[in-house]
Amino acid sequence: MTVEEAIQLQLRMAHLVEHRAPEGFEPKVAAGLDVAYTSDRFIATAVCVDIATLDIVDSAVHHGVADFPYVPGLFSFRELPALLPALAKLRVTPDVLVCDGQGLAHPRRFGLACHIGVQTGLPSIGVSKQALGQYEAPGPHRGDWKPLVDNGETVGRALRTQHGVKPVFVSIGHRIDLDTATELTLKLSPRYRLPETTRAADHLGREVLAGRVGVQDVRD
DNA sequence: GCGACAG
DNA sequence: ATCTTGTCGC
Repeated sequence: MTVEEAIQLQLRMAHLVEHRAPEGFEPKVAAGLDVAYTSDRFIATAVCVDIATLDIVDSAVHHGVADFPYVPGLFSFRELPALLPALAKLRVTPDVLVCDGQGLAHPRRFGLACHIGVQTGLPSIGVSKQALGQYEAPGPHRGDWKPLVDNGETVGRALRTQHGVKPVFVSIGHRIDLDTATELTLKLSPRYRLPETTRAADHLGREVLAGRVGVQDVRD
């Protein structure tokens, strides 16, 4: 797929994003997703976490050869082909996906979290370390936030997950609203800046790369 | 035209 | 994302 084709696909698929959670949405299990890279290979990880206890209840990995390069604005086309097979290997079906990147907070309103949400039909959110858009500094306390704005539109929030640390940037992916996404992010981040889901997925990827965890241990 | 640009 | 040394804090 060319860059132009990918952009056209984003513009068409952005209309499919649902900004509301399913009726009676009460997520119990959240899946953290991440992809780690070496020079030519990737390792995608999906880790299911019990939202109430933060216990890891399932995990899966998928590895292969990276083909689509990282192009700003087209991040999902690089990560999605790696992430979907990892997601498919999970035995537990998560209630919500937590992506390491943007959702609606994207130039064409279709970041990774939107893409993977629409593709799978699962509710999803994006929690990123770097903002795409403008924002004012939120208050210094955990839970403080300010709107993340792009082109005069509120596309997410700069959210303080820990007292005095740099905020994270939350946006909806699919089938969820911004308040619920914010609340979930805070539940998943009781101790560190980033959600436990993202931390667990990131950690698993590094362990596999380091050879300390075999792919067979997580059903490669 | 110039710089910035999720991971 | 990955490549890397040192440094600060619990």
